[in-house]
Amino acid sequence: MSQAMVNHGLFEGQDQVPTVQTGFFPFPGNLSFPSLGCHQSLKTLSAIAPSLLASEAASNTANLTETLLASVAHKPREDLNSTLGGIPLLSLQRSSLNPWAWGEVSDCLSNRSTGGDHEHHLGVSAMKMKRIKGRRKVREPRFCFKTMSDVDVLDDGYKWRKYGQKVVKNTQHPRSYYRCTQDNCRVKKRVERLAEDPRMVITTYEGRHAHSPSNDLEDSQNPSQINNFLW
DNA sequence: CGGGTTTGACCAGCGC
DNA sequence: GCGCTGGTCAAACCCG
Repeated sequence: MSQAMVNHGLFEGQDQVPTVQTGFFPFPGNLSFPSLGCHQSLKTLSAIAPSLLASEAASNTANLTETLLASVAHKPREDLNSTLGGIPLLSLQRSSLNPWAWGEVSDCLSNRSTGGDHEHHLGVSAMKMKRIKGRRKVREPRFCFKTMSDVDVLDDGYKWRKYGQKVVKNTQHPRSYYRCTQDNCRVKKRVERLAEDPRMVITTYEGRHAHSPSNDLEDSQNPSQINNFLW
């Protein structure tokens, strides 16, 4: 099983990825980081989403990335603040630069009560960003994570078509824009390299996939229950 | 020839 | 209102 090192896994707010998330999870692509053992990846994944490893999705590496994200999205935030050997897996402390509050997250989660202190936490789930003035614009759910990789585009099991590239301010590396090639799927992703550390790739997914990964035809013909959570 | 990439132009949101 | 910026479009180009 190939895998990627994921230092940050959070929903994106603004330009900056908030701090203090460290973790590993198996990545269904062609990345290889020998220094990271598969055991470590599974252990961390298990800590985040214990039920995942027992599910049929665990045997389907093409689904793991999305499944993990979906699992995280449905976890109580207390669980997400758990640690593995003292290393925080995910931090939900909201960055001052990240205005997306947990309260907004809860709006998109079914039957979820967030309590009274949601304004202090970063959302990790499906969320919508509303435009205050003018026509209301709904932003698709986003998830962004930072990966140490030589390749820009991680193989996540879906097929993407590049539709734009832009040099963003204060970065020397261009940001690439991709859309899922599936007809009825409006999922997009952005890929850029971190200015401070070009070895790190920041991938931001926006939206939910309405289908299974394209490289797994069997799954698309016989979708598992867990696929209902896929983005 | 079809599908993907490149790249300059265009548009909309936002801050001043 | 204006300028800056990020995001998208679409024509041209590339490649198998």
